[in-house]
Parts: sequence; structure tokens; C-alpha cells
Amino acid sequence: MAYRSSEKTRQKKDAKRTAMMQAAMKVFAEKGYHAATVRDVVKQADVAIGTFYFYFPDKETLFTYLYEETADFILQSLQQATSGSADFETKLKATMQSYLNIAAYEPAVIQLLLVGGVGAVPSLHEKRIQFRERLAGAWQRLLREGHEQGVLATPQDLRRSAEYIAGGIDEIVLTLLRLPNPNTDVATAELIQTTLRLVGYQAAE
Amino acid sequence: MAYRSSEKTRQKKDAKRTAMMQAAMKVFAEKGYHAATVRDVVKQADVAIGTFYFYFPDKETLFTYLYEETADFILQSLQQATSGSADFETKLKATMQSYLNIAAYEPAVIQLLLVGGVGAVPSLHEKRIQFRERLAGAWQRLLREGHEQGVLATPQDLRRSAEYIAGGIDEIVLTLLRLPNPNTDVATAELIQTTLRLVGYQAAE
Amino acid sequence: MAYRSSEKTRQKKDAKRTAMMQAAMKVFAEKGYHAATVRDVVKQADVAIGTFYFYFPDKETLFTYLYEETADFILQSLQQATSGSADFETKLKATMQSYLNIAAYEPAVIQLLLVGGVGAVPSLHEKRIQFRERLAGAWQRLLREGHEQGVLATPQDLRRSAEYIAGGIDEIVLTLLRLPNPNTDVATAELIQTTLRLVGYQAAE
Amino acid sequence: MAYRSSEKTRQKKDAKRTAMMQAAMKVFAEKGYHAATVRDVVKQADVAIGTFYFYFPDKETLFTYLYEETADFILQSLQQATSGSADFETKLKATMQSYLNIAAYEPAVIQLLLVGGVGAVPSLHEKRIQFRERLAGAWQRLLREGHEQGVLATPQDLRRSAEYIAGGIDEIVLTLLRLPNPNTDVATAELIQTTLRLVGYQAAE
DNA sequence: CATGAATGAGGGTTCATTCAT
DNA sequence: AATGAATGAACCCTCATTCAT
Repeated sequence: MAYRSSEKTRQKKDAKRTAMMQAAMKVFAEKGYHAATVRDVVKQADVAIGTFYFYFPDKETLFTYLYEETADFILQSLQQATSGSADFETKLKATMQSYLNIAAYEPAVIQLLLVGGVGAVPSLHEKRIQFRERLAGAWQRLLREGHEQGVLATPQDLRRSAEYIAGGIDEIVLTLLRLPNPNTDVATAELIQTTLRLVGYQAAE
Repeated sequence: MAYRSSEKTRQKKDAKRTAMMQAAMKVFAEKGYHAATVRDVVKQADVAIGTFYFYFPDKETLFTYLYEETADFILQSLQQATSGSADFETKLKATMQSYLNIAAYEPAVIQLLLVGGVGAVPSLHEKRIQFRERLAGAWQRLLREGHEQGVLATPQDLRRSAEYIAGGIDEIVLTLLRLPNPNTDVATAELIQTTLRLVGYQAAE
Repeated sequence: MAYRSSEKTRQKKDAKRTAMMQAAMKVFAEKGYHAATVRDVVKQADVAIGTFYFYFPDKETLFTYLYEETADFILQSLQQATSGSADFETKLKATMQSYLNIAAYEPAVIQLLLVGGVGAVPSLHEKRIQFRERLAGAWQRLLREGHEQGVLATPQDLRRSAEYIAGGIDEIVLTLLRLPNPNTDVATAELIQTTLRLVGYQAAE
Repeated sequence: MAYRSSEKTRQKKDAKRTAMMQAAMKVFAEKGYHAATVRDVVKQADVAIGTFYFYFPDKETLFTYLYEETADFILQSLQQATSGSADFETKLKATMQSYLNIAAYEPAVIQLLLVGGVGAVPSLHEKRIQFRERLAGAWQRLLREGHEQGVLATPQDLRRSAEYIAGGIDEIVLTLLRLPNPNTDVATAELIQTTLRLVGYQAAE
């Protein structure tokens, strides 16, 4: 007896859901978890408050989901940049490129991850820690390759270097995002050079 | 006949005010701005809620003041480490030592600055940005000395390197603070070495 | 050319309507008026929420209608038991039998009437009062017969005795319904005896 | 340093708390748990909504507490009436007197117990069941005395009779409370006579 | 000075109801 | 007829802030 949920309707619903998540992303990125209200989100999405609860179970769940999805997106982007067979320097450049690209074209993504979830609900705090660890882990994997290729300074604790890099990049990215017209290319080039120095890179002969 | 609060009274008042600020620091560092309530603070300080509003105009002002004071404390500590006449390496070691010391013995100070005020009230956001800039500025001054002594790699944007350092250190510090028994000494030594590489340090002959 | 819904269509519609009312009865009996939601009802009936509003104008009206219908059903059952020509004792036994039978086989009916509509909407409160009065009225009619047959103790206010009986039975019924395997037969026999004593029954010689 | 909480202040607070509980009692008795809102209560008490939460942790807790307290009050009143050494008839009269007195002078107490907590939150449902059981228990104890004095009809299930009595009385009481000027005395006398018949009372020679 | 009772704006969430498809 | 996405009033509750004592 059930009417076939016309494909069109389904698509429309999905589109709306996506639109609402983007609205939520923007609001959370700007205000952070606590300061952002559900009313802010629905206003941004131009829907009624009940609509929010039609699409999402509650504020916390949405934020957690948004945070995880965003974190996965970033980490996969980095993963992609480091996969394949290439030398350390090439991969590092690609990775940095990738990260800065996201920062340039999807600033809310970065804002959400870096400031949106701080000082929030405990379950969220946990997620944030996980993200930082996975982010450092991504860099660490890259460094390990460099180490195996024998192009990095020794001794060094690759984990700690990876954390240093992750933190350093984000500091610079946040500074960039505060500028009206950030020159991402120059920053990327400099970040690459600085990071190469940081790990004591010596090109193989 | 003009009233004048006797010196003793004033001291007592100041002591209470200080105690309340320490209580507030602890609470804000643990929970962050939004999750911490004024009631949490007064409970920690063991005073009535009305007393809070005798000493501070409101929650936001207190937090801002606390944030500024804490930021000043950190920045002055770094300043002290870099003042005097010594070579670049010595000063960098002293600075790093100083920062990590604070993290080790006054973790709340670091927590407050790094996570306590993120995603909070707009006025606070501003303060946070200022702090990051001043922190980068402190490192930048040190790097400039190194540059003038000719011991750093060129070309490099000292400002950007300073930001990289500031961000990298904090990432590692936050990781350390999550551990039950962080070995600060090892971390400090590594941070120094990594930072020296980052700036392309070459000891003068 | 006037449309006329074919007999078949009407029957189908009535069937659906009935099914939805049974679903509503179950839900209201279990949760009571306020705690039961329209969504609970449509879920139980396995239809969409819009369908509910096609068949019923709103929640309150449905409940009121359901309550009335159920009340009528009970009262008619009692009526039937007391109709015909028989002596007081026989009729009382039949009436009690009838009531306890409903409680045993259609507990939701009783639950709905006794607890489903308490503390609800004003219009419902009115209905509940009416039901109690009609229920007492049914007993009162029976008692009047007994009085006319001269088998009841005098003096007694038949109305008040009728209320006493109605309230006493329901108290016991509700207690029974809480048991996993209520022995209705024993309870019925006891209720009959107790009620006969209550009205001071003396078999005619 | 703590100022002595002047006895006067304390008393005032207690008085207010009591006033608020009475306001809550009235509202809950009139509307039942679900239909009554916290705003209804604070409006009745003429205080702000925050004041409610200063005195009580939440709506459910208050209601539960109110319900328990009221139940205890009623049960203790009955207890008092049945204690002491007197014959069965005297005690039954006293008990009935006591119950009807409360109904006459504190109708909200009865309303709360009988209708206020029906169909409410699960924890409350439990409380209601407990109350009914304790109420029946009170009557049962009285009947047992009568049984031991050999003035009651045998055989009869004293528990079931007790429930019958409890339910019957409440039905009549609720009817009375609907009248503008209920004549409690006549009702009491009749209830006593009817109850004596119900239990098959035969005065000892 | 210090207290804590009192306030009420505002936050998250529910749910009866509507209406375009 | 039937659907279910969308709405928004209203609920419970929190918490920064005030002020009489």
C-alpha cells in the first residue's frame, strides 16, 4: 500500500539534509559547540526548529557526526596525497598542498575541527583528541617513509616531530584564515621548506 | 571625613580576590568558558554567589581578565628567558625550558590559554588571537636575534617560523598534559633540537 | 453526476478506521492520554501520520470518541445482563459476570475507561464523570429492582450503594489486572457475595 | 565568616517552600501530572520559574514527594483512628469519619491522590499502586481486628473486602467533591452502615 | 562585606497539526 | 486516499545576574 517514495522526493530530502549540515557546519565553525544554538542553525538553514529534529536526533549527535565526517574527510585527503610511490619530498609537498587547499577552499572545515569542538561536551573532547592523534599519525606515517628512505635526520622521535608539524601547520593556517585574502601558495611553499628543515631532510644523492 | 580602607583590610580583600581568581582559573581550565558556571567558581572558592559579583562585574569580564593575566604571565616568563646577553642557542633553550616548566607545574595556566577560551564569547575570541600573536611575537624576537647573529638558515620568513614553533610546541604540550606522568625533560630536549633544525640553526664558528 | 463511494470502498475505509481505533485504544490504555502520542498510534496502526488526520480531526476528538464508544459498550453489556425477567440475585450475578468477563478478555477496555482518561483534557474530564454516573446508574437500576422485590435492606440510599459497588468493583478489577494470571472466577464469586451483603440481600421466601 | 542564617530568614524560606508545595498540590490536583505545567505552579504560587527550581530539583521529584507526603498523611490519619483499644464498630466509624473529614476540609489532598497521578510517569504509576495497596492494607488491618473479635461474616477474603471498601469509598468521595455543598455527615453515616453490611457485621452480644 | 533567595531570558527538545505531492 | 516533510507553540530546565537583608 505504501506509495513508492519517488526518487525525486528522496533526493530532495537528501539535498535538504546536506544543506542543513552545511548550515550547521558554518554555525559551529563560527561559534563553537556551546555558543552555537540549534536556533542559530535552523535560522542559517532557513527552516523551522522542528525540522532540525526531523533530520537529526539532537545537537550533540549532529555535532559529533559532523566532526567525525569532517575529520575523516581531512584524513582521507592526506592519505590520498601520501599514497602511491614517490619520494619523501614529493609526498610531503603533496600532503601540504592538500591540507592548505582544504583550508583555502573549505575554511569552515578547518575551523570546525580546530576550534568548533574545544571545551565542549566530554564525548566531544574525546573525539577531538582522537582527531589530533590521527592527524599526527598521518604525518608520522609520512615521516616513517622518509626515515626508511634515509633522508631524515637521526636521531629524532618521529611521533613528536609529527605532532610538532601538525600543530605548527594549524597555527599558521588559523593565522591565514584570519586574513581577508590569504596567499596560500606562498604559505604552502614556506611550510614545505620549514617542515623539510624541521625533519632534517637531506635529499638522497 | 573620608573613609579609607585600612591597609590590612585591603590586603585581606586582595587575598580573597586572588583566591577567587585561582578558583576560577581551575574551573575554567577544566571545563572551558561555557561549561564552567559561576556557581562552579564560587563553590570552588567556597564563597556565596553574591560575593562573586562583589569582586567581579560578570563572568565574561572575569574570564577576560584571567585570560589576559595568564597570557601576560606566560609572555613575561618567556621575555625573561630571552633577555640578557647570550647566544641564540642558549636563549632558545632557556625559553623552551621556561615554557615547559610552566606547563609542568602550572598545567591549568596552559589549559586555560589553549583550550579554555576557544569558541567562546566574541570579546574572548579577540583576546585569544592577541595572545597567539604575542606568543608568536616572542618567538619571532628570538629568531630575529638569531638572524642577526647569522646562525639561522636564510631565506626564511621569521614570522611564519615563529608561528610554526608556537603551534608545534603547544600541540606537543597538550599531548603531554594528557599523560599521567609526563616526562617533561625529554620532551624539552627534543623540542629544542627539533626547533633548532626548524630554523636551520648553524652554530657560529 | 454525484459521486458515491461504492459499498466496497466504504467497507474498506471503515475497516481501516476501525483498525486505527483499535490501535489507538491499545496505546491510550497503556500510556494514558497525555503520554500517548499520535505517532504512537499511527505506528501501532502501521500508517502514516497524515492518515490519522484523514480519519480523525485531532487527538482529543479521537480519544473522546473512543472513550464514549467504550463506555457505551460496557454499559450496554451491563444493560443486557440486567434485562429480561429474573430475580435480583440472578441478575446481579449476570451483571457481575459480564463486567468481569470484559475485564478478563478486553483489559484494554477497562484500562482505557479507568485510567486512560484521568487528569486529561477538560472535555475528557466531563466524559469521565458522565461515565461514572452512568455506571452507577446501571447498578442503581438493578438495586431498584431488588428494592421493589423487597429483598434489600432498608433504609438505604440506592444511589450511594450503587456508587459504592461501582467503585469497589473497579478497585478490585484494577488489582486483578496487575496480576500475571488473574483468577477471575474466584474474584467474581467473591464480588457477588460481598455485593449481596453490601446491599443487605435477603432471599425472598 | 558565615553569617548566622537568622532564624527568621530560615523560617521565611520554609514558609515559602510550604506555600509553593501547596500551590503545586492545588495545580496537580486540578490538572493531573501531565497537564499541569511548572509554569502553572509558579503562577499559582506567584513566583518566577527559577524559584521553582531553587526549591525543588524538578517537576517529577516534586510530584513524587508531594504524592508520598500526601499518601503518608492520609494513611497516618487512618492509622490514628484505628489505634487504641475499642471495638470494631467504633474504630470503623472513627476511620470513616477521619477519611471523610480530610475529603471535606482538604479536598486537594484527595484529588491529588485519586486523580493527580494517574497515567503519569512510570515511577509515579508505581507510587500510585503502592498507595492503593497501603490504603487497602489499612482497611484490612481493621477488618482483621473485627474478624478476631468474631463480629464479621465468614467466610470472606479480608483483603478483597478491604479493596472493595477502599474503592467504594473513593467513588463516593469523588462524587461528593463534585457537589457545591456536599453534606459529608450524611454520607459518612451511610458509608458506615453500608460498610458494616458489606463485611457482614454482627454486633457481639 | 557577605549572603543566598529570587528572577527570567533563553536553551534543547517534543509533539500535535498542516499541506504539497 | 495516503504520505511524511515541515512547522512552531510550548514544555522542562539552566544559569548569569540582582538586591534586600
